[in-house]
Amino acid sequence: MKRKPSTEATAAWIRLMRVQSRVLDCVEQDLKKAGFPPLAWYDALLELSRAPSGELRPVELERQMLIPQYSTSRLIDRLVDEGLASRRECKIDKRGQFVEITEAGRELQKRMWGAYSAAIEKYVGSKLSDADAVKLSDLLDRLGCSCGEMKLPPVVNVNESSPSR
Amino acid sequence: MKRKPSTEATAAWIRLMRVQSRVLDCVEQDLKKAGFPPLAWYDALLELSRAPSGELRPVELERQMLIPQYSTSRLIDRLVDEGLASRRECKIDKRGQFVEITEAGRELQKRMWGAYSAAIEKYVGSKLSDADAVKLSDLLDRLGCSCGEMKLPPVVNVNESSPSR
DNA sequence: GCAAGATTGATGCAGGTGCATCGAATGGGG
DNA sequence: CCCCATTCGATGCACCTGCATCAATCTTGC
Repeated sequence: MKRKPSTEATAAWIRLMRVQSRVLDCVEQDLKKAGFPPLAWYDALLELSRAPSGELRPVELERQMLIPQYSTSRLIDRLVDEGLASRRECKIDKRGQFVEITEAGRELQKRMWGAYSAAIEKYVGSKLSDADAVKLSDLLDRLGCSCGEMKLPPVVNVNESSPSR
Repeated sequence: MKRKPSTEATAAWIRLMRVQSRVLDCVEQDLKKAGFPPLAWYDALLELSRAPSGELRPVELERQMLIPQYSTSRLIDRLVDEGLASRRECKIDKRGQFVEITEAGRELQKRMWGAYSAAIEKYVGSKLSDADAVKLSDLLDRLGCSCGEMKLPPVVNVNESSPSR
């Protein structure tokens, strides 16, 4: 074992790391300059707004966003502090709770999508033909599905929004 | 302005974010489980070991690694604390200094490459043919070069090592 | 019905990161 | 020669993250 990776694979690895971090940086900077909170907030608000009645168990949110439990817990704290969501107790399981998005939360999510989608277009869309974007997605999918465990969702509804991380 | 990105571009963006973070996580975990420090340390040690006499100005390291100045400063602190590098004053510019890799540093870099290259093979190399790896690199390059400013190095010597971020 | 174990969510602590700013030293223009 | 803008590197502060662990509750097997 311990076979060496080919130079091609290594080059792809380097690209993946560098390009992702640069593109993400650019997008986050654009959002920040427009006065918006970090992307993680957007993702959470989006998941909540998509949920049946605008509410989710923290544990669901955690699974959607692929972030650790404590991270979810504190993210919710911040959303609640800012009045973007509220906690509600769960009657059927007293350990748990529900997190519900507020009107302010829904509104922020929509406003962020304006800046966010513009950034995606600026840093990704405008650099790649649609056909190339598909090729890129396919190649990336081959890496992603199975490194951890489960596979990525097929490709979300992308009309008024889109998750990032 | 504010043209919307195509669904293809958006899907590629999502993949890029999710796959990168998952693959990086896997690699970092493997390194950690093998008892090694984070990848950033490897990158710094590699840059130092490649430098003409095993030493660089912090500002050079910063440019190579594309990380902020304060981050470089503190990374060097940690390397020095662990005896992997040492600071040396710069006679010709008394503001500056040189950072020199130690024997222990060179040795750690080599040992890390064993685990690191195995992880690259496991999470990237084994998932992609060389031809696909090249395609992926090309597509990523189109995103990366120009989002920030300068372009990536053509593709480093990959015999005994390779930078990551 | 109950004890053992699993699940949900919060939190103390150590450490890492971004931001702003600082002091020292350099270099360029008048 | 001197002043001022610039560069180099460090650091205080706030915040964020990962890790370990906790208390509360639920579930399972007996």
